[in-house]
Amino acid sequence: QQAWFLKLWRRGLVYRKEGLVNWDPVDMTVLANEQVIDGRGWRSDALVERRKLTQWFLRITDYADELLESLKTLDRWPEKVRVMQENWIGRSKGLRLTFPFPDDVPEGFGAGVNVYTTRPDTLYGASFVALSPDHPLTAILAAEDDRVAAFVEQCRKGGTSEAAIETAEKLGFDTGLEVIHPFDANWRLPVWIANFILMDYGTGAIFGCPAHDQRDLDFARKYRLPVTPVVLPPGADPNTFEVVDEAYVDPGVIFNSAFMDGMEIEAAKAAAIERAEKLGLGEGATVYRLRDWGIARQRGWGCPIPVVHCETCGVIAVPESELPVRLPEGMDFSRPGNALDRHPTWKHTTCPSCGGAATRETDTLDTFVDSSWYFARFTSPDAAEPIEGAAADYWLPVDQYIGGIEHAVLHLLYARFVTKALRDEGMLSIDEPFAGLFTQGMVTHETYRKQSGEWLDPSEVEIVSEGATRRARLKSDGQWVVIGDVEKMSKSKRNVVAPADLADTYGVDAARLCVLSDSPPERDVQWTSAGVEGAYKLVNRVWTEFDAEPVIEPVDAARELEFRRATHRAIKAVTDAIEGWRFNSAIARLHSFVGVVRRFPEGGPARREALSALARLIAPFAPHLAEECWQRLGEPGLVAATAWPTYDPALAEDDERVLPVQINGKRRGEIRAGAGASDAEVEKIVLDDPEIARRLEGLSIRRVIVVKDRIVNIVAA
RNA sequence: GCGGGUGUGGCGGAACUGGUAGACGCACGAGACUUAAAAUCUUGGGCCGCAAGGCGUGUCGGUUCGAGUCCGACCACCCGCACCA
Repeated sequence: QQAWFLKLWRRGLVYRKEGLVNWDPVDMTVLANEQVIDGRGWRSDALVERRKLTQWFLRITDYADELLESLKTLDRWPEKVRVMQENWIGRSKGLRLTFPFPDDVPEGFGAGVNVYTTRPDTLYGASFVALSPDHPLTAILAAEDDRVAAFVEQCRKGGTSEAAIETAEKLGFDTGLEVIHPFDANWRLPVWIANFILMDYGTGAIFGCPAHDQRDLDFARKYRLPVTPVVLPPGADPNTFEVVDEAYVDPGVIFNSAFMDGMEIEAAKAAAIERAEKLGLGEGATVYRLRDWGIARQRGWGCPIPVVHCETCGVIAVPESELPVRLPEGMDFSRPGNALDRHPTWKHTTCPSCGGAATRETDTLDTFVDSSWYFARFTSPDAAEPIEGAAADYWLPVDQYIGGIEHAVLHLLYARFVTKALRDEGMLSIDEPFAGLFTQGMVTHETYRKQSGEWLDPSEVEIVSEGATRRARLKSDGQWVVIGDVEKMSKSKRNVVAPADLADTYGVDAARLCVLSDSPPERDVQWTSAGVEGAYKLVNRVWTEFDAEPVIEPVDAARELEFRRATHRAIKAVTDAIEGWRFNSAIARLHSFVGVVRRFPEGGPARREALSALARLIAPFAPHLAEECWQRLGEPGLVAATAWPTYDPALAEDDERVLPVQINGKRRGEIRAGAGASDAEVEKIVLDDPEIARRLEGLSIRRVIVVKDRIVNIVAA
């Protein structure tokens, strides 16, 4: 990992930058944007702080376009995950534009305010320019003016925790500065600082067009700024159209806009971009929501970042011959913070460049770096180089990947990026790591805690039902406990039920069947062992059939054929269900098939065929049982090493069909017809049927619809 | 607010491209075996109704010979993103 990390560094995909980072005060480490959920650390749940630190980043934004575009090739990924990544990358197209300062603005402010907009067509509706509280210009102003500093302080206060409440209130501060409208040298606009402008997005500054943006409108109304509509809704009168409480954001024709008048929105955008570029004040730009990936962590157990810091040479890579940089023994994890940094000797070393005293980097790599390429390493785990090309080419991409939805924009995005970066480094020859993705559901359970707040294990709790109300108390002393929400099982909330308990009582095969049989694997399930009795019965019934001495009876050809048909239907149904990831349906079919086998106890080739198929069909769900059954049949070797059973399509289809007969869409009876019987044949059988005839008494038949092998509907009045 | 998803018996859930709604399992009722119980086996349950029959897949409407499935509007819940310019 260190070897390819250094290769990417030389490629310019790794860089260090001082900036605001997400600091988790409980885990005492930096977090990536993707690891901050609702303003809290994804592991610790602590409120994340913004800190200014020098950090290591991977330039994932270099690949933003490709990461977005090649999502389209992932046709075996869930739509949901593709949409989540698309939104996370968040590409938008627009214009980066300078609003120049007039000549009287003091030195140090630069040429003007750079803004980003996706609506250059509304430039003539501009009524102010606004800066983020974190904008460099804001910082200059704050240094000179206490009132600005106080305002910035006020904006920062609410912070992420109160985000929901704060969103409603727009706060602004008029700096007194003015800028010139890029398209009209005589038009001056005030420059405000506003709390709703994010430094992280675009340029950290906007122009406000209140008539066509709701936030800008809220802001303009509060601070009494002009509202000039420039997009006319279809059918509206340009002389009377007004925007009052609701910004107009739908299609229309541009007006009040000089050279753009009369244009549709898209044409006006293009015209505005062209004009801005001609004036040298702006350029068309694509902006992403995606930020570079902060990869350094202050955790002593991580993979060390293989560089040293030298006072004379700066940041120097550890030579490849000295890799890997290993962690030391004897780190002190008893205190929070970076145990690696605290280690008495590890970090002291010499500079590979000048030989002088130097210190090792004590930040380590985020574990998501490890999981971003392990699938490639696994193709050649003993190779001296990070990835052996031939092995990777043979195995990759991963045909079928399985994971939880929680990795939709974490692991799955990082792994895609690293794959592309390693490909460009010549270490891989694939564009995407995972050809197929299946997101399995979460297993959830109620949570329980004592009045004191301490989490309790479900096994410590006893549920008491009194009519409709459920209460819970401690088994040990009867103390009442609080029943909490149903949540994903987690160690921290202790709402975990160990499958081992189930396996101890019913055996691993029954436990497996129970887990798989209830609901489809992509769905979240609220854990209950209620179904385990059914699974246990299935295991016992199957074994009973294999263990029984065959009843030898004269062969009844018709019965034997019926049995064989049932066997082949079962093989088809179970196979189809497994291939469609419907394991619960597959197990349902196995239940039915065992019922069939029980009804045909007489020994003979048909029974042997059925038992042989049954052992193999149940093997993925109950492998131990299947091997016992296989041995009992006297078959050589293991089921696990035996081919999956195949079915004869002719036997899997019935030769006679039961067709429901509807009259005016309501089911009124059924008839039997040979498979593939023609419409005329079926119609004749239906009309000859006495029950149907009785139902049709007094009605005249308008139409008879026969759907081959399925249904008959008679339209009559 | 935007984006995505899900709504079917007492419960988990079936139903292929529109074609018998409720497979299979759990729980429940009845019966057999048993001195008895457990286990096992058989059997019955969508709802209303004595029956004939009627009503039923979140709600309302539409398309169709026929809708759980398709279309429109809405409701509820879940997930993701969220002042993204």
